[in-house]
Amino acid sequence: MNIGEAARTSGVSAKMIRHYEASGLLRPAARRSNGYRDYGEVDVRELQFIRRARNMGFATIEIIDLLSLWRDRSRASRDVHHLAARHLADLETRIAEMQAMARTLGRLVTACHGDERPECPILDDLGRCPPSE
Amino acid sequence: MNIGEAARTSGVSAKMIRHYEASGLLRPAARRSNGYRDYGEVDVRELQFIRRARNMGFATIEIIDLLSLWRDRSRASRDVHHLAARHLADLETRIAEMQAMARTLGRLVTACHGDERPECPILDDLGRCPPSE
DNA sequence: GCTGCACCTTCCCATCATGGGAAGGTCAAT
DNA sequence: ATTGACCTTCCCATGATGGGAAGGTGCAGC
Repeated sequence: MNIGEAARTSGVSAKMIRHYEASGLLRPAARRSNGYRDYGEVDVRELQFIRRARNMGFATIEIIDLLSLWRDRSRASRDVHHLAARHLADLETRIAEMQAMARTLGRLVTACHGDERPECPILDDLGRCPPSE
Repeated sequence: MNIGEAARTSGVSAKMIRHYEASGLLRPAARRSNGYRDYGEVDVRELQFIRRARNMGFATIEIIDLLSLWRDRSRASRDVHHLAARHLADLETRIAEMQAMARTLGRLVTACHGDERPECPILDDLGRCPPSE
């Protein structure tokens, strides 16, 4: 199957498939005599795996490890668990940071009347001299 | 004041100060006879403004607008409010997306026993054939 | 056979915020 | 004069994704 069909079937764009190959995430695809990449069922399943992992926010470098664990039938689930738990903690940290931003911003947005007058708590806050930082 | 001192005072790295200037976020700094950039109090206050806005997750392009509103004493707070509300909505969308990832991943991490056995619900989920997508 | 269209290839560029580092000029203190 | 800390510009890298150019291939219709 051509890269286009593999892309359609797996939900990963052809651009990204080539990119994953170049990044060492996927082994170099088989080539037909005309130089076209040739994919089979197994490849499509790997691509779907990658897509699902990306949907959960795993970075390429983590997916490399996840893929090799997936392929390894004698893996220890501990290794997968460790990888996933680390990523989860990471996600939660970033969520907390963004929530802190959103909380601050939400307070300011509520405080700003948002009419034609120039007074604006949002700008006041941004321009406020930091206390003693 | 040299760029290094402006960086220390404002909390924005010298690299980023130059970058903001090149991006049109800041007007070109004054130069001394030796070619060094020269900053004053006002510049440092703008840098702090930028830093605070970045801490709330505003993108450069939004900060350009925020800065011009900040400088404009006859602005309408409506414009600031609109900008901030849009960014807040954006933040909340991204938080929700990440929370969805974290929820899914959290369930899987809990389900994975994480020992030396190869069975692993995390990999099973990632490798699962999508139902009818 | 030729034309046209859809597909493939590689290569380069752009995003966005940030930093690393090189090559070279300046300044102040010893 | 040397040294070390600073400054300048320029190029490169990150990470995931896409745009687009230039050129080859394959198939369908005429």
